[in-house]
Amino acid sequence: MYKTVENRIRKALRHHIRERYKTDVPVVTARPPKISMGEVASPVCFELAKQLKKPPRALAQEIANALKPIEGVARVEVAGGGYLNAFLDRAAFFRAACEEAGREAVAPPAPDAPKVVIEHTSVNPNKAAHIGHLRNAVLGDAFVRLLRHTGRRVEVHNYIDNTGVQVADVIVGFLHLEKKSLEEVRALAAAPKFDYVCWDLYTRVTQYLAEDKARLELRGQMLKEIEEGHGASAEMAEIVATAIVRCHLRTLDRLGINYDLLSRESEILHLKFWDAAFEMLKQRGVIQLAASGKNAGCWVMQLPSDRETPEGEEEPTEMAEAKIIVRSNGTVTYVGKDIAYHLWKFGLLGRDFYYQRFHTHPDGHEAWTTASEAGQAGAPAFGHAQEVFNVIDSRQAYPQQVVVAGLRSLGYAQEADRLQHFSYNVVALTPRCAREMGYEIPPEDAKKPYIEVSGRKGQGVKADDLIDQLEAGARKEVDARHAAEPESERAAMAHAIAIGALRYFLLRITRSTVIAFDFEDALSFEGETGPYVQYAVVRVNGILRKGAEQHPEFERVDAANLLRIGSGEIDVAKFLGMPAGDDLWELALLAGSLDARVEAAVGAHEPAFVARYAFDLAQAFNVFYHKHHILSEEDAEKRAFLLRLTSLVREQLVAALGLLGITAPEKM
RNA sequence: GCGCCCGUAGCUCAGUUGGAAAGAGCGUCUGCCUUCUAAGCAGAGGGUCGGGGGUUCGAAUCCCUCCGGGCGCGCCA
Repeated sequence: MYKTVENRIRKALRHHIRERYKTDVPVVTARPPKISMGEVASPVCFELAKQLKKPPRALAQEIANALKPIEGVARVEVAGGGYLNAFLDRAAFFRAACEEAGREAVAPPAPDAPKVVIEHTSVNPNKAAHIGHLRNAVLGDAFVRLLRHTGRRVEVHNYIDNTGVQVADVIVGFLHLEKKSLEEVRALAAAPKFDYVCWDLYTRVTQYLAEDKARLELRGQMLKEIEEGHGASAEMAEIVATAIVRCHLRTLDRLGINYDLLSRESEILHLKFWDAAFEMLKQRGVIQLAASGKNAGCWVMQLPSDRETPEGEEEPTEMAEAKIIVRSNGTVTYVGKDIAYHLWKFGLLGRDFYYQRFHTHPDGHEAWTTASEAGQAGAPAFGHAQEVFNVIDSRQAYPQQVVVAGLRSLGYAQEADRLQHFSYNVVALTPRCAREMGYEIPPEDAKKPYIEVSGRKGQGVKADDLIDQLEAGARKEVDARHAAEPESERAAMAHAIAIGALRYFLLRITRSTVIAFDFEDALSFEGETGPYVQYAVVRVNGILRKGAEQHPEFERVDAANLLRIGSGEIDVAKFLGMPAGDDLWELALLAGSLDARVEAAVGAHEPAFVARYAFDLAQAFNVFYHKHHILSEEDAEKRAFLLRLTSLVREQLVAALGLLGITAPEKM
């Protein structure tokens, strides 16, 4: 609701200034520092003063006097050196906010609406998922929810690099270190915790290959066999990678993260996506065969130089950076494959995968996978994106840029603009945490704020271990409070709390910040955490549950209901009026501001904004909760009003948490 | 060397396109459970927003410079 009023005020000011002063200035608005100064402020007169060479305060006064009434705004005042402060019609805002919260969020998108494809998770299928992968998945999933909330049609892809070096290494391990047969590996892969087995094996293989450079031949040979896709090694790789993907999905299902399509690199290879892309790149002159120099024999893509050429100077004689796309031995690099893949995502490649059903998520949603042949009927029309987001850590910014540049050079400028790297920073460990995990830290690293871990060395916090710990911790708290509840109820509560804590822990940090992981913070259920927000919802639930036994009006109290008590309407203005109603009004205002925060979050691609909002609202509610006792309120009309406000807060908290993929239990 | 990111309270982090006196959580100290769940609330203490210049009516935010950290720049992915 806040967004609506704010926009009205901006628009009114822009129009007024254009009419009255014949000029266009950007009208910015912000919240004044105190509620007694209004709800929407604009410093626009400072900017206007500069242009018109008049004192800002006088201009502000002039505008405040002449401005036509704005819907939802009670009055506009001048403050400070020339601020325009708008005071909202509190009762109208509250009514509108209640109505808005009660409505269905957004109409579902038409089946042929422009589609956004988001790729996230994309864990190498050769070992267990760790905390860094969870940051990726949770960020991607929250962004998916945000976009769907705004009415966009979204398709979620999880890229599976099942033919890469990392898988090859594990197969080398099974064959040369473990001396396992295909059947033995098949049996292992069917057992639980296979991803943990591979985690350890991968570490040993890394060590093994490092000990003797000659052994790298094994990896190269293995990679070739896997890419070609036939023979016993390739079959083993297929078994291992697929089993690990199932492990990953089981882990991510614990978090409630769904996918529409698992796109596998093996199909990109076997269905010759690269050949098609190669032709396009050659024909349109995007890549050239280097005849001489250090890249002789390679197909390279010339990148536009980042550096600006100083004025008046010639282009530097040295060529701008060239990126190798096809190696001199004829094999294609990862970036080359990625260009082909992204042509497919946008429906520009002229080829398609076959598809098979692969996994049913706990909520019944079907995830499909790509196949080289024998597609199953009923597959949705995947791909053909209008816009693409790749959730990939910030270290891969450069190759992402190359893909974008490739699309642009091919003449797909629009698609290049709409291919966005949803970048985020890594999850590292605090030195203390690294020590707890038993990793050796070089003395020079000991005083660093965080330490990056190496998956190759088997370092890192495994996702399932962390979730297990969170569930155990939550379970302890639940048992202490709800001994009477049945086992299944307590397990469900503990699970919701654990996931709430984990998702919130990863989402409250903005994308560009390195997360310094620490068990103490990650396992906390107090303070700025998911459970804190969930707890606020639970408190409202408690009020409504208990209240229903005493007061009839508690029965149907969702915010969609009209603000009625008995036969009359609640006099909302009476309770929200300033200054006596200021504290209630601040809570109502915040509760009605979800739309503005969501808009900012979507615009900035920053789910952390919503996380922050959820906490702010929960905190404001807790203050209110301690100040106002609802059930014992004697004035029936006030009681009804407080109830409605409480209900609005719950709806908004639940909505905000929902966007983060967090559910609040009924009790906790 | 070139490029990107970061430096805000003891610690972990917010601070949306420059806007009114710098915020939160954790930790420390002090209070608050016969009333809707104390996973909570109230209060205290804690900051030259890395340093220095500049632009501006106004800078944590923009520009320059220096210091200190991280990452990327491969015929790896």
